[in-house]
Amino acid sequence: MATAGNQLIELLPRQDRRRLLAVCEPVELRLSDVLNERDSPTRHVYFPTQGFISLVVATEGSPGLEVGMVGREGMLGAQLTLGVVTAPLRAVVQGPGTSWRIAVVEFRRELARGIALQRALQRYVYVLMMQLTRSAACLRFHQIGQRLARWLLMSQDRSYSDRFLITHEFLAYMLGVRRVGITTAAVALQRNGLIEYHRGELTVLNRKGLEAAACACYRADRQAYATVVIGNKRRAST
Amino acid sequence: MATAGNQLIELLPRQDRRRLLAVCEPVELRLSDVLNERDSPTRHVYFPTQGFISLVVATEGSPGLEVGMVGREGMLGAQLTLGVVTAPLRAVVQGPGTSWRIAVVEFRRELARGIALQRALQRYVYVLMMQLTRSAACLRFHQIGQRLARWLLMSQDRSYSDRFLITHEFLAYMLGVRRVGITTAAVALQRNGLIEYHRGELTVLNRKGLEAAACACYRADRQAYATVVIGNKRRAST
DNA sequence: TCGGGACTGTGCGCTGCCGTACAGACCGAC
DNA sequence: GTCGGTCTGTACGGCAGCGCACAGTCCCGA
Repeated sequence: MATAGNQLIELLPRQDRRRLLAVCEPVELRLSDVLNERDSPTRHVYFPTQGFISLVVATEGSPGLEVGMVGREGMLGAQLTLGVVTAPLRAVVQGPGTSWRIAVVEFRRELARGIALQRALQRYVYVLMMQLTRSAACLRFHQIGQRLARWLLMSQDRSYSDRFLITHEFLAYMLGVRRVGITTAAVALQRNGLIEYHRGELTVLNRKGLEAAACACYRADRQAYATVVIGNKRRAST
Repeated sequence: MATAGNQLIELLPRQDRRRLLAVCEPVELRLSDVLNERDSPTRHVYFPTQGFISLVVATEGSPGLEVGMVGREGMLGAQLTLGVVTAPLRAVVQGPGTSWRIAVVEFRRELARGIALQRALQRYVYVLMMQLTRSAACLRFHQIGQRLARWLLMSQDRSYSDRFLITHEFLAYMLGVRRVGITTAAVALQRNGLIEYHRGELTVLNRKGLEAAACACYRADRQAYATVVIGNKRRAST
């Protein structure tokens, strides 16, 4: 299959794909880069190929809270599909890597031209919505340990690596809890041999185990993507 | 302005509006009707004119949780705009009233024909997404009393009535908390003279006061709708 | 008129998480 | 080496909300 490196792009028919790639430029995603500030107009859309991006709610008066993740399976800037230029969320690079990038003007032109692109992205938007609703329920009903496990799995899927550079402090920000809450949960995961970490470097040791420790939201998200975006009714394969 | 009774429809140019209304049939929304089960294909879309509909996450193993509300300002079935027929959420009539209804086949035809309809609905989908993210944060950081006040205000906006037929039990289900949690919060609101209730009948006495008691999410939601859907940059007027 | 069901109010012990504080461990810079 | 900053672990009191249980109240229907 195509070597675009981004799954959404790879889903396109050859013609459309080639046209889109023609306006793509490769960029490096560096850890902690802010690709989009909340409520400010989007300048570029991104189709990550290796790293991944966190979508964070930034309400004043409250700590942050991650409600979505964009990696190789998705895109940043999907709201353009809905005719909206302003981004509702803060987008921060969470896993360093590489990405395609397209200026908004060109992207809109492509969007207007290619019905296949529209279709694919609209379905992706729908999956994003499902993720958001799931996040809400997860946030309410599941506890830190499960959510942490889920987060690690999601990150691993998107970064193709067992190793992350991440501190407890930051994880706490993502999950909307205290740093200490993360420490406690992480200690438990480590004791069970699922992960290992040391001063900002975390390694996944036992994926199966982590999957068992995570809430069902993890599988549900994958399932949703597989059925809606890929169109695979059977099961959620990578 | 038009007498369609639904704000989204009224936003359409006369031509499109008339065409859409031609395929609409009026229906009665009865309390507790389930208009859509989760993961089952949509048969009709609804444009409420008076009642309102709750969008509820129904994960097995967890109690319910409302993540969105659809009233005169919106529509049920917006996912069709994204080319998806399956609904992700359970839709329950929460405020009895009236609504326009369109069969899916006809709606899709209209959607394909009218660019104005597409535009309007896509913007509405975007607002829904914002609501979802806000719900997530609200759920995490705000407490029951604030959330209850917000819920009441949102309902009032959509039902055009100070009076609801609603039990604590049901409110608990909507907000994802215990019935007792609602009772406690409701007692507090009542003591402050903001509301009054009695055996399944709740009356809003002091709207301003409720607004002060609610979290900022309430205003933020209205603001978002006003700017994105209506296109009013200034303020969130009804 | 009486009984039963629905609705609301209160109490109690528990738990998950919070806020805060502090200490140890590690690492890199000088 | 040593010093300062960063990261992690632990501790402690507090609180919001939970699960459960029960009582009182109101309404409606037999």
